[in-house]
Amino acid sequence: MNIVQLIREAVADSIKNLYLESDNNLDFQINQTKPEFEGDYTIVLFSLVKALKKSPEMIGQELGEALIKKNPELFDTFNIIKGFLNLTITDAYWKSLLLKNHNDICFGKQAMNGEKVMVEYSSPNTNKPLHLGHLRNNFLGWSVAEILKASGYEVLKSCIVNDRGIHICKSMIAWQLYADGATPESTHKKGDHFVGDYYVKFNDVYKAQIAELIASGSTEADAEKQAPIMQKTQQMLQDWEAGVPDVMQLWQKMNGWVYEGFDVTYKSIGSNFDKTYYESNTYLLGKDIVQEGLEKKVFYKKEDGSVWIDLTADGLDEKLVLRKDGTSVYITQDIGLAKQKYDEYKIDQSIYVIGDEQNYHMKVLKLIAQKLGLPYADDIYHLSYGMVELPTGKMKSREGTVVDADDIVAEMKATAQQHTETLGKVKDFEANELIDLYETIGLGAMKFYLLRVDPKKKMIFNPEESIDFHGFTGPFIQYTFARINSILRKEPNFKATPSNETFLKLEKEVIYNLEQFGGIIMESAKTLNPSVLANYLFHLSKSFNSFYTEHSIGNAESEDKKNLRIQLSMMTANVLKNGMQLLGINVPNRM
RNA sequence: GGUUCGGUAGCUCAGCUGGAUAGAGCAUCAGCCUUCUAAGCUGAGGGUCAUUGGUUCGAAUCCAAUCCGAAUCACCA
Repeated sequence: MNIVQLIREAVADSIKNLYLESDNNLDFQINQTKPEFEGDYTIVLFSLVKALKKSPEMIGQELGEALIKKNPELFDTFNIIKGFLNLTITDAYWKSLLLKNHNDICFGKQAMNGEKVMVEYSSPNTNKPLHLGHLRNNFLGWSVAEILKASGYEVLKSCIVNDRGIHICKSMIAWQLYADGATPESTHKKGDHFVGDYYVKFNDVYKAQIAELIASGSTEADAEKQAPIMQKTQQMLQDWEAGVPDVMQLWQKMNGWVYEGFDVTYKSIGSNFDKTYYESNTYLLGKDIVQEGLEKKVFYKKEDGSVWIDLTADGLDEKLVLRKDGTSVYITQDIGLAKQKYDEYKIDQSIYVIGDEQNYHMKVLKLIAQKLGLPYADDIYHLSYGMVELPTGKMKSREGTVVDADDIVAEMKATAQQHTETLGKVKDFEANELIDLYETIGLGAMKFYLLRVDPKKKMIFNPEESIDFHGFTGPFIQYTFARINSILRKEPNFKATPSNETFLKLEKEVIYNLEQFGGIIMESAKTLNPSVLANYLFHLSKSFNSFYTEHSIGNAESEDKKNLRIQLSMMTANVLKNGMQLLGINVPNRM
């Protein structure tokens, strides 16, 4: 149990003993005491004033005395300022917390709770390489999965690959028309980039053909339909669905190239999945559910044979769920896949990490599932995140303003190398150690940068100002860890003993922050928000760094002081390392 | 037009289940390396929390209206 919970129970208990006979709990707030006042935690008394019909000062006095009398091991002193009861926690409490947990690598993690969650993220298209937006998605998905694990869930990471459809045929057609047999090998290109180039090529040609048609008198809408390259693409999609061997072969070949490229990218960012779904296998799913919906009269059929659901009563529109030719649409497939996930893994919750542009779609998905009375309907959760934008606006693949994932990762590593070399602290590193280090720092900076802001907000990425390595950044936290490590290396035989020292202000701040780790994990898990954790780790690092500069650890004033400070250092190192791990970020032993 | 989300320091963001004088980082300025790693530490300046009204002991936080921005409202996925 964390300290806020302890305080809450103690206060509730004392209120009951002092003022109430019945069991009705009064609501009160516990805050961290502001630095300008004396104390650790603060009970806000105003909410009690009305119910107890006493002045805040009197409640504070009585409550404070009762708390100390009843819980002398927890509360040391108290003071009352206006309506605030500031409580100081005993050094004994902090010291025993520290002694017990300083070397516990599981500190802050929860026991398994028996629930199973699937987190779906990444969801790439196989017609172009991953970009910065995918990175935010990947890092978020990964981190949320890890955070959920740490708070007691069994987690499955899954990925749905959009490997079929008109957009895939576009790059296939362009390759067929313009590649002249070129391959990733023959051009020395990474497969996903190679295929992506033909997707761009398609759009260039398509645009030119539209312009030509418009110039010769077509309307824009007609031109878009009649452009020869688009017609070929439509034909190819039909051939694909019919299973024409040539087309299937080409499709497999080009997708193979893309997967090779993706593998490299995923490996380089440290991402993987427990289960990968392919849309080419799932796009027919959901049709039986449509039938079921018709029988339950949740759906209805129009004269032309298309099937719809009316969501106007819920403030949405009428949505198509099956085309008149009997083929399924996006939403139908998604309902089918949701069912498959549930049937296959018996999951208690299904989290979809998808951009906020799909808020409407996901709302419809959940609503349809609910109306159909599907058992997992309420457990569908859309973790919606904002787009990554450039200072100039949205990234557009057609305008070449996309920040490529491989490029940015490479750039971050290079920047890490450059910074490190400038500082000149790694002269004794082996070559392969250096490569690891640059990767750890570069990726750490990148991941932290994308995870430190609230996922649901859109964020602006300025490629001109490269990602920082100072201040509120991944490397700052990594550096703090490396410094601690450098101290601990000198104390290989350290064995903690109970301390008789009292905490100095900066020492107290560190243990105070450390205590919160478990609560922070729980909050990040509850809100599916890694930025809570990122902010916490930064805050903890700052507090440790202040302590570190002010007080010597290795040459402490006494052996007992040293014992206490090494415990503080060890526990900080553990929390930083485990916390960063939950963000998908490694920490180096030296940097 | 409907729906949803957002607007806090020059910039990027915390804080939003109402609580004490609104916080970080970057940038700017001034200090700190002969002692555990200066990717660090200490300090200064910088705010009409979009606007207006309401709720209350108390509002950046809740409510309403307005202004600005974004997403979405496809027989695309």
